[in-house]
Amino acid sequence: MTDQLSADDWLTQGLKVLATRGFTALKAEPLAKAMGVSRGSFYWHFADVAAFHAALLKKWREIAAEQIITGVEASAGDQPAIAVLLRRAFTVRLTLERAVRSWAGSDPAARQAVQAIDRRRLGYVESLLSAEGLMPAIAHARAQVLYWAFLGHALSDRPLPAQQLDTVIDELIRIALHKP
Amino acid sequence: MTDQLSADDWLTQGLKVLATRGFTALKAEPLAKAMGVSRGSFYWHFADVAAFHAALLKKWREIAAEQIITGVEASAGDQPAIAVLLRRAFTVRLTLERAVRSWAGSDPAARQAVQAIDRRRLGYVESLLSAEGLMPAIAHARAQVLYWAFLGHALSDRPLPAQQLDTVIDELIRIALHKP
DNA sequence: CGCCTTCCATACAGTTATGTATGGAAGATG
DNA sequence: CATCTTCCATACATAACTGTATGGAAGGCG
Repeated sequence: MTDQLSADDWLTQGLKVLATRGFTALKAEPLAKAMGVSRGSFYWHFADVAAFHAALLKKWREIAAEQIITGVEASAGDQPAIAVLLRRAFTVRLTLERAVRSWAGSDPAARQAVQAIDRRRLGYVESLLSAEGLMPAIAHARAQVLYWAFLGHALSDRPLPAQQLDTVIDELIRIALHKP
Repeated sequence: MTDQLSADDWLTQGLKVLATRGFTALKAEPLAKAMGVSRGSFYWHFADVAAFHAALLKKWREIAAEQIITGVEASAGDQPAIAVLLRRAFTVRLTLERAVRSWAGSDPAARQAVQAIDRRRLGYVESLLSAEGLMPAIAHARAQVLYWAFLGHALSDRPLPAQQLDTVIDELIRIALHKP
């Protein structure tokens, strides 16, 4: 009974493989070998690899969307929410983020999922900036800059030394809250 | 004679395919079909697919490195060089940039090429900021922010409306040249 | 002209993946 | 206990791609 696999077990393994070996490793046979079962299990839980990919992207969307608010709304202390969000976003591990965006370069479904997440996150950042009293046009442009910077950081292969990263984050917060 | 193909012809086609269909399309058979020849030609010019990939990345590195200075040093007018660079970088087509960075997600050689280009560009941006009289630490952090923003823009699937893009670029230039 | 180098086509063997069909084990259900 | 559903293994047919080996066309050069 406990050695039986569920569809979600396959998806969990899928996310792990996606983060470590990239989307090119999301194939039925290697996954089955890694799970210690045959492809018969895979094709029982999923119609084909495309269906597996779709389910995987759906699961990622839920995770990525949830991560937006987690820990930001909660820790609303003396600091502005945007500062909390920036510190969080730039210090978290982003290997899965990288993998999905790389996937989006050759797969339309992945691209669509990424676009949906982008819209959601960008809107949230903009709302935080507006809450700081910035004019709508400024908030819009600055949210775009901040989110682009986040994406650049997420996709940058070269991890920055912790001390330099702190300096950059401080600069980002200054940029976010700057008022003329 | 003129219908004979050179190794560089294969690489040019390779870059085109890379930009349009992604790195997953960089295989001998489909490329040969697109070129109207057989794989015999491919395997005469290149030892194997890995060698072709390496040559392709080398060619991209030359292009990407060259694009850094082109048109910036030349058009040194009344505007600061960093402003010229930013306007240029954010209005140019970046489909090839996207494809290579997606490739870097699953290929070590591509990752290495990307890292080399990143170091080169980042150093150049930092030098331009230093030339504007910014303190070294500030120039360093701000160059990182600007380059991350560029990467985010380059990898963003959703192209921004021209007017909004202009606003964002102006905001970026303000950020770049801001002095406390 | 005869030869030789360059470039490509064709054929073959091997690998890795997909999807389907069939059957079997093992617990749930009546 | 018999059966039924769930889950997986195995076998088969197919497809796409790799790399190599061999031979052939076409122009340069002696």
